[in-house]
Parts: sequence; structure tokens; C-alpha cells
Amino acid sequence: MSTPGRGLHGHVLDTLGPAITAGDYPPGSVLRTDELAQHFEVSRSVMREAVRVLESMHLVESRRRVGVRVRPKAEWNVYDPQVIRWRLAGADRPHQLRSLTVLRSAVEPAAAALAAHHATPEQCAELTACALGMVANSRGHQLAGYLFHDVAFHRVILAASGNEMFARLGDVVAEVLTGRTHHDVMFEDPDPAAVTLHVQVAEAVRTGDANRAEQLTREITVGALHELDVLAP
Amino acid sequence: MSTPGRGLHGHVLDTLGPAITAGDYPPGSVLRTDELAQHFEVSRSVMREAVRVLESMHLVESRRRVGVRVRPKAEWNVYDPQVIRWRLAGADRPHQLRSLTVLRSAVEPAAAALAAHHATPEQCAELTACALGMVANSRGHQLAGYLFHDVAFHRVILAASGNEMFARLGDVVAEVLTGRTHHDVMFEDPDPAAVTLHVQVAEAVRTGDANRAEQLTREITVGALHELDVLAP
DNA sequence: GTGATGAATAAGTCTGACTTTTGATCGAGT
DNA sequence: ACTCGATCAAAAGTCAGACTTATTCATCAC
Repeated sequence: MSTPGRGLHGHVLDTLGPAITAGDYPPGSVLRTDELAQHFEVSRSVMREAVRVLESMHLVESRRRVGVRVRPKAEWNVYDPQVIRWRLAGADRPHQLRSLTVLRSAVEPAAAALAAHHATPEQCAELTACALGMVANSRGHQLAGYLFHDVAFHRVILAASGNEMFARLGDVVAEVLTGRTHHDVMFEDPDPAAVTLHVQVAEAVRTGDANRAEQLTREITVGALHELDVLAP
Repeated sequence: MSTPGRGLHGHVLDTLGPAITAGDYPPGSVLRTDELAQHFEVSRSVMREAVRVLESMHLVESRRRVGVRVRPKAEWNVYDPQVIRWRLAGADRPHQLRSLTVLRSAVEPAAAALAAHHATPEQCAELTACALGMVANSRGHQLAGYLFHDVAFHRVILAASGNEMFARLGDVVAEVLTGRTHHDVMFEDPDPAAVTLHVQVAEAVRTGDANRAEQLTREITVGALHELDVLAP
């Protein structure tokens, strides 16, 4: 998606990463670099580079004389966008989607409150444009257009918060919204209440009403959580 | 600290990572693999592995015929614990500490609320033990002992929330608390009010009072933010 | 000025040999 | 039979060198 298999080691990762995060190799199991290199038909150099990347994500741990051991799930760098993408593509997407949505419901209201104070006029304008775009695509099964503006809206909020850590969650939110739209069924048009809330958040941020922006955003996220409860086991 | 130079490429990263995150190589500047390999007196294979790791952190971008280009700060994987450690060791530690503390103040109250519902008896006991440990080390300049229990306390809260994304912020919080103690001056003993709050949070979680746990934790984090305002420019 | 051609460059890949660490095995001694 | 220690072997780690490929830049024809 964002970084398509650039180089041989990237192609290896595209297969090995999802396999590990999906649990095909249970924690504690060991892989041998040479075997993997043969299996993927690449040289050991390429395989080693792929292992290094997996290691930096804390997905595996390479030890001499033993091999490449898969680390327990609890140690993975689950904030790595690449890892998030792999996991969202796997079997436990529902569970993953819920974890991320809970994170959203903690972060986004706080971000909205900060945005009300720090948003530039340009960001306010962009926010309003996004909200209008959502309204325009909220009827007639235009999910693609709606999603586009929805993602942009939340990106702007997080960026406008002025907090670097919040801003960098833009990619995560984008993955969540995209995954939700593409996989968990959204037959009908988006919830009209949610659309209205986005418009109101844009207004609250523009007028600098931090409390209102925070509360409205909270309503959006609890709505998203509730929607997840309905659509997922 | 956690992963000390395991292998030659690790040693290279220990130097190159901090240098990049500190801004020694401004965004857009290009490094040549061969030159770096000579500079660090390692083979190209080792250097390439190090570059792959930096690339997976989105710190750099390797392109044919041009070299290894440093990416703009806004694209870095700032949730990677390794990156956080490098940045906290660098010049903009104050700014970094503030960003992370704002993140804490968004996440930890929510985590505490969830913990009140999901914490196991063992976790409740551990929480109480940590709070008592903080009390025991809150006087007499026993900052090391206090820090130890403080870190453990917040780790348990985040883990007990039952949310994977929250739980994985334990390392981040640990880095923040450690950095705060070791660098920003804490001449005197910890704020007695904060100590009391921790004890009360442990109690609220134990009794399953989510609202109270959330509010008390919020007080802890706003206290931390305020402390930062006082001690940092 | 524009577009095609070619040369230079740095990353990418592969191979093979060698080193180092470390878990496992086996044997000596009690 | 059990412990301790020496030995062995397996796998990662490292290095050097040759080759491939993509991409930029400069040159040149139109």
C-alpha cells in the first residue's frame, strides 16, 4: 500500500510478516535463516536483512546457534504501521479493530480539545471542507468518497492538535477507518448522527470551543465503538 | 538498555540512530552506504542491515543511484521504543517529554477505567504492593526505589486495562518516568499528593470504581504535566 | 526548447569462505 | 546415579569481491 515491495527483502517481508503476525509460527518456534532463504529463493544476505527488520519490530529474536525465534505477541511493536497493516489483514482483524478503536476513543477527544486551541485558519478551513465532503457523500452508497473525507477529517484533527504523538496516529486511524469500511459490512449509508457530529466538531474547533470539541469527538468515538459491538461478535 | 549492541550492526545503530534523531543529518541529506561502512569500519553487509533497520523505522529511505536519504521528522515511527529512547537521549528531550506526557494524560485515565473492570485479583494485589512501595520510598531521597515502584505501578495499570495497545505503552511510560527522574531535576522527594493519588487509584481499581480510577489517574497526569511546566521552559 | 540516448553511479544481489557464539553431548570423577 | 567440565557441532555473524540493475544526469540530435 504505502511501501510496496521495494526490493527482494520487501517481498519476503510481505509474506513472512503477515504469516508471523497471523500466528502461523507460534511464539517460541524457531526459523532457520538458511532454510527461509531457500524457501523464498533469495540469497542469505537478503534473508538476513528481512530478519533484521522483523527483529526491529520485536516480532522475532535472532540468537546464535539456535536460530530466529518468534517472540510472544505481547512484545511486538504493535504501533508499527506495518505491523498494524499485517494484523488487520489477518484473522483477528475484529479483535485488532476493537483495540485500535478503544485507543482512538482515548486519544481523539484529547486531540480535538487541543486542536480547538492550536488549529490554524487553514486547518479549520480544511476541516470544514472535509465535513462538507462527508455530508455530500453520506447518501447514495458513496462509501469511497465518504471514507476519503472521513480519513482526511481525523488526520487534520490529529495534526492540528500540535502534539507529535497524536499526529502520528493519523496513519493508524486511517487504517482503522479503511479496514472498517472494506471488511466489516457497511451496507447502508453512514449513520446520519455521526455525519452531523463531524460537522459540529469542525465548528467547535473553528470557534475555539475546546470542551465542546472534546465532547462531540467523544460521541463520535463511542459511536464507533458501539457500531463495532453491533457488527462484530 | 534493553537491547545492548547485539552484533556489529547494533553498535552502528547505537551511534547512527541517535545522530539522525538528534538532527545531525538534516532531513533530505543523503548518506552513502559505502562511506558509512568505512567510517564505522564494518563490512557493507553489516552496514546494509543497519540501514534496513533505520528504514523500517521510517528514519531514512534508501534509493538507487542516490543513496540513503534522511526522511522528514514528521514521517518517523515515533512510537518505536528504540526511537523514543534515542530521542530522549538527545537535545530535544524537554519537547519530547512533553509530547509523551500529553499522550499519557489521554491514555492512562482511560486505561485505569478499564483496569477497574478487568484487573485480576493478582493485578490488584500487585498494584497495591507498588503503591505501598512508592509510599515507603517517598521520603529520604530514595528516588531509585520510588521510580522502580512508580514504573511498575503504571505498567500494571496499562496491562490490566486488557487493551493491547494500552499495554504496549508501558515501555513508553517507563522511559518517560525514567527520563524525568534522571534528567529533569527532582531534588526533593516526590510530591506527597501524587503518592496519595497512586494509593487511591489502587484502591479504586480494586473496588471496581471505574469513574473514580479514571478521575484520580487524570489528576496524576495533569500533575505530571504541571510539574513539567514548572521544571521545563 | 524538447526529447531521446548513453554513461556514470550507488544501491541491490549473490556466492563462498571464514569466525564466533552457544546449546548439546559425552565422559571422567566422585 | 549424579554433577561437573571438556569437547563438538550447528547456526548466526562477518567479510570480501564480483556482478546486476535501476536511476539520474549530461550530452546530443531534432
